[in-house]
Amino acid sequence: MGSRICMNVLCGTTNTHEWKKGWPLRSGGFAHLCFKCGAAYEKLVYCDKFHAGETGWRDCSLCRKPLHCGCIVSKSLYECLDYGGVGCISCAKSSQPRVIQNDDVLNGFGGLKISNYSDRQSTVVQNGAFSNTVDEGKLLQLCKIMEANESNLLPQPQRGDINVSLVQKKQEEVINHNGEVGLGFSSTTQPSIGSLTFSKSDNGRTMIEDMNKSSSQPSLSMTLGSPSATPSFVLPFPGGLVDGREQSKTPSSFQQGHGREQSMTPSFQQGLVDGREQSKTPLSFQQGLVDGREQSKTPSSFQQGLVDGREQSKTPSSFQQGQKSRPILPKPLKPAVTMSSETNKGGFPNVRVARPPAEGRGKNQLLPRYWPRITDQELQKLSGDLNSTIVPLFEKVLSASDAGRIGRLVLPKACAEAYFPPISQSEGLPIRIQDVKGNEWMFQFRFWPNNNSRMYVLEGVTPCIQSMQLQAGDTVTFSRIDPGGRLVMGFRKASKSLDMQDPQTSMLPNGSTPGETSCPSVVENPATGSGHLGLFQTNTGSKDPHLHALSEHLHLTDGDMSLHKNDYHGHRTSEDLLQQPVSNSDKKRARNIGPKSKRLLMHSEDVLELRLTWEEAQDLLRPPPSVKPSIVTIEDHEFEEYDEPPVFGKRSLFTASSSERQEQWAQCDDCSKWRRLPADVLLPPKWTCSENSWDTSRRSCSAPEEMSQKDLDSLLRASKDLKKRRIIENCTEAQEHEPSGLDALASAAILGDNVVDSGEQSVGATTRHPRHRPGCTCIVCIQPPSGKGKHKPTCTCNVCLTVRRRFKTLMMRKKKRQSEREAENAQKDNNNHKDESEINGTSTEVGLHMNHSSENGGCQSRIEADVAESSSAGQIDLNCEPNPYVQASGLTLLRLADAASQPLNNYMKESCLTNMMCEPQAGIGSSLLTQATDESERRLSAVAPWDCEGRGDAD
DNA sequence: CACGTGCATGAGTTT
DNA sequence: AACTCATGCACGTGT
Repeated sequence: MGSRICMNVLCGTTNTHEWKKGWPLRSGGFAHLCFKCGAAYEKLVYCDKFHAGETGWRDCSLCRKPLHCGCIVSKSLYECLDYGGVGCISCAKSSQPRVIQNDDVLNGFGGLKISNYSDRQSTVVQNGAFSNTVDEGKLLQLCKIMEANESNLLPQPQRGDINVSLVQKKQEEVINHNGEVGLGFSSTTQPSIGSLTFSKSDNGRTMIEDMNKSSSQPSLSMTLGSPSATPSFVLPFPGGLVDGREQSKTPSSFQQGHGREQSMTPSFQQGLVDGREQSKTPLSFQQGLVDGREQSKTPSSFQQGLVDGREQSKTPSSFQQGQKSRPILPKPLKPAVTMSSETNKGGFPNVRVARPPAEGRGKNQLLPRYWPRITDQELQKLSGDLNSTIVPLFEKVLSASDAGRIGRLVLPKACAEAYFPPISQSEGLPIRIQDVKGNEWMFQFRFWPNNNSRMYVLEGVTPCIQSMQLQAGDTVTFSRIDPGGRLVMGFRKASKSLDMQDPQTSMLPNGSTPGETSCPSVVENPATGSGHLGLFQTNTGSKDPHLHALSEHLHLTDGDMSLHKNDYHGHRTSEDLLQQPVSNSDKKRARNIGPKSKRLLMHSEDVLELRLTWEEAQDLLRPPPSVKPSIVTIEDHEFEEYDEPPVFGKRSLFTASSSERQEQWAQCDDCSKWRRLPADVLLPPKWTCSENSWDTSRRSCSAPEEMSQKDLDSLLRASKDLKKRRIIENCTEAQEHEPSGLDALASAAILGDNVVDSGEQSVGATTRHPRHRPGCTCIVCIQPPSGKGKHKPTCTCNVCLTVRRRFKTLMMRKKKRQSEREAENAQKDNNNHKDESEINGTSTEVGLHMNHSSENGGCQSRIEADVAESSSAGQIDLNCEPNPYVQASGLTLLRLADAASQPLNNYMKESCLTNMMCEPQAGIGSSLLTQATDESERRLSAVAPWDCEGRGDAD
C-alpha cells in the first residue's frame, strides 16, 4: 500500500496500523484506507439488488447519460473512475486509461459528486436528483468540467507536468482534505465552461448555488465542511451530493459546514506520496482548486482556506475557525504567468501548498498568510519512512524590523498564542528553538501590551537571523517535531523575483496568494534532525498569482533549502538563478515593502499615466475667474496670490500654420465641432461656438467644421504621438534625474507627488510622513494654513524665510541640473536628432496632410500640443489674455509667471539654455517637439502663482 | 553618544 | 469598527 495516508482524500489519516482495501485503482492495486474509512467503504452499498438506497450514480459522470439502470452494482455497465464518479461503458473506454473497472462503490471525486462524508452526516445525494433539477446545459457544463478534471488522470509523468503547469500557472492549489475539500476543475481542457459553485448547508443539504455559464474561467468550487470531528465514513463524492430538490438560495458555495478539526493528515498527500496512486483524486483536486479560484465571487469558505489567505481575506476562514465552511475563491490570474512544465523536471508536483497548521486552528484563527507552505514535492519526499513527525506550525516573512538589528521578531499574535507557551507576564519566557542546522537558540518569548491587546515578540533573534543570513523578505518557518514537541525554526530565502515585486505580497511578502492550498499537515519526516526543517520553509504568498507561481518554481530550487534538494532531488536547475546577486535596490525595495504596502505598489505605468494626467491638468489650470490676486514679492519677484483655487480651462490643440502662425483649435461643448481660434486665447472650461468671437462665421453650431475629419484624425493622431513621446521622455528624464531631497520636494511641490513617486520610488520605506516638530521646515510644515498665506514681502517669519531660502537653493539646483542636461544633450545629440526626425516625420506627414486639406478647407497644418502651449521664446506662457480670465492690468498670470521664471530664465541664459526653455514655433515638427520637451520645464517656471507661497520653494 | 527597551502610532487587514 | 503588526520614538542605561 505504499502510503501511510488514507487514500480517502477527505480523511488523510496516517499512522494507523490497520489499513483496508479500498476501491481498485486504475494503475493497479487498490486504494488503501484507514480502518475507519475502510470499514465505511465496506459497508457502502448503493444498491441491494438494484438501487435500493438510491445513493448510487445514475448518470455517467462523463457524458451524463443515464447508466443502465442507475445501479452501480451492475458493474458490467459502467466503470468507476479512480477519482470518483462512474463512467458509462463508452465513456469509460474512450477515456482509457483513465477509467477502471470497479465493482465496488466508487470513491474519489466525481465531477458532480461530492460527498460530505463527515462522520455521521455523510451525505450522499444522488445525482439523479441533481440531474432532475438542473438543466441539461448545466449538467453538460459539469460534465465538461469533470472532463477537465480528468486530465489529472494522465500517466504519472505527464500528469505531473500538467499538474505543475496548472498549478504554477494558478500559483497554488488548495487542498484541504481535512474535511474540507476543494474541488475545482481546470479550464485547461475546457476553457469556456462556466463555473459552478455548490453549496451545501450545514444540515447536510447540498445546493447548487450558481452556475455561471458566461464565465470564461470555468471552475467548480466546492466546499465541504463538517462540524463533526471524525469521519466515520469515507466516500469521497459518491453518488453526488447535489440534490436538486434542495438546491437553493444559499449564498455560500458548497458549504457544508464540515470542518473536522481532528485529522490533521492530509489525505491529499496520498497522491503526492505514492507516485503510483497520486494520479487520482488529489491531483484533480489541485487542478480544480486552482481554477476554482478564478471564478467564484461568492464568499465561500473555500476561498479562505484553500485559496491563499490574503486573497481570501474577505471570506471567513473555516480552517481557522473550524466550524465555518470554506469557500473556494477563484481569483483572476494573470495569464502571462504560466509556468512551464519544465520547471518540474523531477516529474513531481512541486506545488507549494499552504497548510493550515495542524493545531491551533480552533483556538486561533491563524491567517493563511502564516500557514506553512510545503510543496507536493517536499511532501512526497517527506512522506517516506518516518521516525518523527514534523508539524509545520506557521511561517512569517521577515519584516525590516524583524531582520533588523533590534533583534526582535514580531510574532503573529494568533501564532504566538497558539503554538508558544502561554505567558501572562510581559517578560515572558525563555524559549528554546532549534534551527535547521541543528543549532539551538534561546529566545525570549514575550509580549507588549498594545491597544488592549498583546504584541508578541521573540527577542534576541539577531544571532540566529544572522547565522541564517536572513533579511527582510525572507521567510522563517516554525515547526514542531513530534514526539518531543521541540520547536524548530526553518527559513527560506526570498527569491529575487519575489524581492522585486512580491514582498510577500509585495507583493510577495505578504499578500495572500490566491490559491493557497491548505492541508493540515502532520508531515512525516524522513530525516530526523535539523535538516528536514528546511522543507517547510516556504515563501509566502504572493498577491500576484503569476509571481507567486514563479516564486514557487524558484523556491523549489532554492539552494538555501538544501536539504530536500541535495538529499533528494538534486534540483538545482534554477539555483544559479536564485543565487544571482540581487541588486541592492531590489533588495532594498523588497525589504521595505511589507505585506501591507500594497498601496505603494503602483505600477510604474500607472504612475506615469498619473503623472501625465497631472501635467495635463497643470496645463489646464487657470487662475480663478473673478478673483483678484494679491501680490507677494519674494526675492524681488512678484507673485500673484489667489485666495481661490485654480480652475480648469478648456483643453485645445495647437497647430502651426504654414505662415508660422500658431493656431488653436477648440471643441465646442455643444456640437463638438472644432473651431479655429487665435493661439493666445485661453478658454474657459466650458466653451461653445456661440462664444467664438474670433470667427463670426462660425459662431453658431450650425456652421460647418473648418477641418475635415481626416485632418482632425491626423491632428489627434499627432497628439497621441506627442503624448507617447512625452511619456517616454518623462520616464527617461525621471530615471536620469531622480530627484532627491529638496529637488524631490520641489518637484512634488510643482507637479505633485507623482513626479517624485514614480513607480519605483513609490515603494518607500514607509508611507508615513515623518512626524513634524516645531520648527520643521518640510514642504508640508511650511505651508500656511489653507486659504491663508498672506505674508508681507518683508515678512521674516519662519515660513517666508524658508520659502526664500529654498527658492534660492532650488534655483541653484535647477541651474546645475540644466547644465548637466545640456552636457548630456550634447552627447545624445545624435540620438535626439534621430528621435526628432521621427517626430518631425510624423508631424510633417500631418502637416502635409493638413496643408493639403487647407487648400480645400483653408486649414493650415496643425501640430497638436497642450493647452497653453503658445508660448513664445523664453517666456513662460500661460497664454495671453484669456478673455475673460486674464486681467487687463499688468498683474497678469503671464507677467507673474514671467516673474516667477525670471531667475530660471537668467540661469538659462547664462547657460545658453534658453532654447531649451522654450522655442519659437519655427516649424511644425520642431514646434511639436519643443513643446513636448519644454513642457515640464516651463511648468516648473510657471508654477501656479496662487501656490507660490505655500510652495514657494518650488520656484 | 550608542544602544536597548517599551510603548505609541497608524497603515493595512479582518470582522 | 476593531484588530494586527511594522515601525517610530521617547526614555533609560551603558560605554
